[in-house]
Amino acid sequence: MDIPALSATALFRGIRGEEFPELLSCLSAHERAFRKDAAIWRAGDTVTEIGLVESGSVNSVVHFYGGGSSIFAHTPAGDLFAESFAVRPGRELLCDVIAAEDCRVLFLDIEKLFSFCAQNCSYHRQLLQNLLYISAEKNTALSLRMLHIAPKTIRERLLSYFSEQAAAAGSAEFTVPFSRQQLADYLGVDRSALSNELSKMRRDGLIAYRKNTFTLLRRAAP
Amino acid sequence: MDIPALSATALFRGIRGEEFPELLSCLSAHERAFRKDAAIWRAGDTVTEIGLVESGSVNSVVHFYGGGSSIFAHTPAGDLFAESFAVRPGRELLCDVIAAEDCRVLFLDIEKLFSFCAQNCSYHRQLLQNLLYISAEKNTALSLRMLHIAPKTIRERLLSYFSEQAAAAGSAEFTVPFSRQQLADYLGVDRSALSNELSKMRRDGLIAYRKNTFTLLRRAAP
DNA sequence: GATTGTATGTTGTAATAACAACAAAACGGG
DNA sequence: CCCGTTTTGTTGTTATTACAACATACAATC
Repeated sequence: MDIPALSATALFRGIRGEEFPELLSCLSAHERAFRKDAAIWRAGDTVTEIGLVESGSVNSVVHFYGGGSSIFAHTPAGDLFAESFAVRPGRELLCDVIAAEDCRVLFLDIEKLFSFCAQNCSYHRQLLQNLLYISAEKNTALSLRMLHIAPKTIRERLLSYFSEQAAAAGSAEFTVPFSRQQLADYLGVDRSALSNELSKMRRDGLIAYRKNTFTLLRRAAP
Repeated sequence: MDIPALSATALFRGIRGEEFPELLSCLSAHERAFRKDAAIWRAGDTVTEIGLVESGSVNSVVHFYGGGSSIFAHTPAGDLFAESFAVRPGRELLCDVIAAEDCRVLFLDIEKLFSFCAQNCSYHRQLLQNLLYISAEKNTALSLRMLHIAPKTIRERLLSYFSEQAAAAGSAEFTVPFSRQQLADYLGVDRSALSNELSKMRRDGLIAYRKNTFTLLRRAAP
């Protein structure tokens, strides 16, 4: 296992290099490799371990009632998955977890974190704190997305998203980290309808854009 | 402060009664009463405290880009609000927090929880663990809602929600904790369109219902 | 620079939901 | 029990989106 790489992750922030061997064994850490499209877990599984993506990346794929499916979340290297479920014993996973590409995953038994620690209080607490931080971050990200999806028209959703991005960038000009398809998925709309609406908004003088760089032209909506 | 009532909350689960005085002072706990519709916090505020609703209840109200607003979350007595923001210093609140009725709120400085503890390791850790648990729960609730909102037709959203409720109840018959208006808000659709669609689904033999008790009649969709 | 593949933009049509306005039912005091 | 109030259901119209099919731009590879 690559200790320096692990040190750089949000989960292990503040953990000293020499603490890793004991810590990893304490959490029953074990590593496994997956080929692209291999199932790491299935919806309905109950898990007590969290997954840390060491290399490659992982998709959480949700299956709809009707039979369709879509990518609910993408977990890049360094990030965690399934932590919300592992934290609460017995809770079933909502999504399949699938290797988006060839990848290596480190599994950590989260229940060990909850059991009483003899002398290792220091890093146990640090890990709990990091996990809480990560969970809170995912929470606000989800809330933010809900926020942008709340309006009913594509235009309003885009304006909601754009105004947040502009605020985050501290400028009316900003670059979004999505392709058109990804942006459409994020906002829960059809891709071609999104492209269409972007054109209309440009024609109406609301925005300007070139590729993924957008500029909000008017702040106040009537 | 009502120690027995506090003991019953998810945040203080596992904390012994005699630990409260020290713990509360350690977290700079202070109580405040609010009249209905009073603002507890405003969107954009940066907070380092979490709020625990002791009596009454609290709404998180989000304002849209266009000027509209809606109730993003309702926090009943015993539950927390703003914990995702307090955990991450400097992060701005997304919502106004408004007293839904006359209420009493206990504020706790969460940063104190993160600073090093001399001898009180036991309940510090317990609180961290409880917070993590609560955060994970909110996370899955948000994910679940996203899931139900992902389909594009009202019928599919309802079926997604209903099948989850049926699974949770372990029966095709279940009672939903929402009024029609609340259900419409939860699923992000118009209330009258929702009522209409429910009627159609009944006519089509998909469901039966009386008031808030529904029965799923057919499992497999073609 | 030609060629293949992918991402994005455009257009028209059909399906669907929002909206508004109203009817009916359920509820809660007095 | 009656009355006012709130919730729920109904209907018709309008606006918006999804969808499909295609055109164009862009990127990568040879």
